[in-house]
Amino acid sequence: MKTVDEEVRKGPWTEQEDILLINFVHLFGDRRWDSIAKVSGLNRTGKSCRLRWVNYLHPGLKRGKLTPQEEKLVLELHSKWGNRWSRIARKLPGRTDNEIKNYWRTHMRKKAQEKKRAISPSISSSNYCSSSSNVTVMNSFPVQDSGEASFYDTGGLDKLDLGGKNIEVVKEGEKGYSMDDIWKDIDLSEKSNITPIYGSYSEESCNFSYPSVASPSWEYCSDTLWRLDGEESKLFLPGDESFPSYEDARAFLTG
DNA sequence: AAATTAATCAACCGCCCAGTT
DNA sequence: GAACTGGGCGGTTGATTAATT
Repeated sequence: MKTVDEEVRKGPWTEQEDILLINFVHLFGDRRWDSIAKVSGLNRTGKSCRLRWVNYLHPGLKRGKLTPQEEKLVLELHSKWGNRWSRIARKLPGRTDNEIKNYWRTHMRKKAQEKKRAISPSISSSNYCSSSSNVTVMNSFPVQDSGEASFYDTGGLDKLDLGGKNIEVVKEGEKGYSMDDIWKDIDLSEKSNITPIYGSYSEESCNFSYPSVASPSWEYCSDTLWRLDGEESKLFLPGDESFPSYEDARAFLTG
């Protein structure tokens, strides 16, 4: 009887795991993550697989810094929706909620810090603003959800620069700002600076459709052939005698 | 060149919701 | 209709890299 720790891997994904996941997602689609995790032999949770796919492996993802237009759009949409990152991400094709969240956190914290320096040091963050001026989350904002599409679009898997290292948990000192602090600091200033950019932005531009099974990332990895060590798991590829047939795997997934 | 600090980003956790049984 | 399950989301952490001292 294995323990949970032995069964489920955590931490950075290895290149082998990535390729394995890509293969099985292309086989079965990006649903049923728990089943994919099981049938693939990855000792990962379904959640972990989904996250890896959505945030890193999906062929439609862009890489690199946000463009000024994207930054503007993030500001605009955040002012409308607050921390609805996934929602905001749907309006930025190729960007993930995680990416936008990270961007916001990094840049807004920087802004907040600069602002604090600019303001008299006698004003502390604790009395800078009251709890009533909290995050501008407005779920009731009227938005045409019907037009929202996934960021998924066609494209290539540009690279797989992967770490694949074990992690050691090391406790560290305090980071500084909490998210609340950041929101409080930026709330007033940002609202006044936002300029609508919908003049140059159209819903159509985000009308992407999820690509079907075949995609560049499949071609990217389909010519690789390797196995993980020992009994743990192995890469299944079409043509390999141990590659599970579509019917077999489908039967597994659908029960 | 080494040490320290800041910035970036991948990944996990816990909660919630929708679909299924 | 209640219980269960899987998937999605937002918040947070921690490792790595870059910049600065």
